[in-house]
Amino acid sequence: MKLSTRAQYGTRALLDLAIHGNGRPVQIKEIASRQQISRHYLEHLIAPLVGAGILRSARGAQGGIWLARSPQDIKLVEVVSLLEGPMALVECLNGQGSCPRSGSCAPQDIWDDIRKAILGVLESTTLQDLADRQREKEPPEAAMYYI
Amino acid sequence: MKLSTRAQYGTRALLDLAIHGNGRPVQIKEIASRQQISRHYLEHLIAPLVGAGILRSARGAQGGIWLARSPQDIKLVEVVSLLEGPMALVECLNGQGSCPRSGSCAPQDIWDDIRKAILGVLESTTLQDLADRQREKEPPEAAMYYI
DNA sequence: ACTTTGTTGATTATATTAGTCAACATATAG
DNA sequence: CTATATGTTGACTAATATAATCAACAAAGT
Repeated sequence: MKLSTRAQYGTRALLDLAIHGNGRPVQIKEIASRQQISRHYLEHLIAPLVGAGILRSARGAQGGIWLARSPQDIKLVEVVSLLEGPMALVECLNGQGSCPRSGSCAPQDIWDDIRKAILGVLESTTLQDLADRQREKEPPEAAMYYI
Repeated sequence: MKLSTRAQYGTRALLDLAIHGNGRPVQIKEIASRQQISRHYLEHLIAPLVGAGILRSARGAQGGIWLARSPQDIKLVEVVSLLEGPMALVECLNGQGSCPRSGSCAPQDIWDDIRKAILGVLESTTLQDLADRQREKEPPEAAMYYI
């Protein structure tokens, strides 16, 4: 049970913007290079994020992408659901009618409990949280001067 | 992010045994038929469950499989981990060294939080819990006589 | 012996995911 | 107004994982 690279890369790209963006357009190829992601592939992940109003973009020279909202207003649940699809562990939790035993299936309840647990974590984490954590782990070079 | 049919089918097979087993051997083909699972495929899921000491088996006429332990001593985490593999959402949470950014990667922390949340649900659910829930949903035919 | 059952390994089919390529649209710079 | 730099989109291919099947085998009962 793996998370797709779509959700992973998308999250990292947004985190990259939260840290290196400063509200100015950043080129996709710059993010791709910093995060070691294929540029072409990343482009395909950016598109839905722009469509969902998480990112904004501008073409042409000096163009790029930037966060459409403040990092504390971007919950991971939004990003991951968008790029990964609904977090249902089994198909019967999405559309009805996909399984004749739906409606009297105890395992289904458990898979749904797990779905809720996953969403709980993603609901309670914002891009700001992620950026804060990342800065803790990777202190700015400036700190080196104090050693 | 889907659960494999291995974990789904395995769980349903064990639940089937908890409900229809009564400690006597049940043929794999009988479970497969009741649960609408390919018999050959189910056989491959049974093998690791026997190996892990969750099921016991006997070959030959009147043979079959049965629960090696009481349903309240079988946690779902054991079953799902066995059939699905470790619940790490990203490879870097299993083996080290699979990613150069491990060690200073904030997203990794979130994926690990989710892993723990999933395990929490699976740790706290036993096969007995599942059987009880199932009986609630699907009352025994006997109840019909009281209508 | 013969039949019934589980065990095991090889193989195939299918679906999903990941990634690439190429044409296009739009903005800025000069 | 042309050239260049960027994002956008869709078609295509490659790689991988999952699901399922097939077939030979082993062991237990009758």
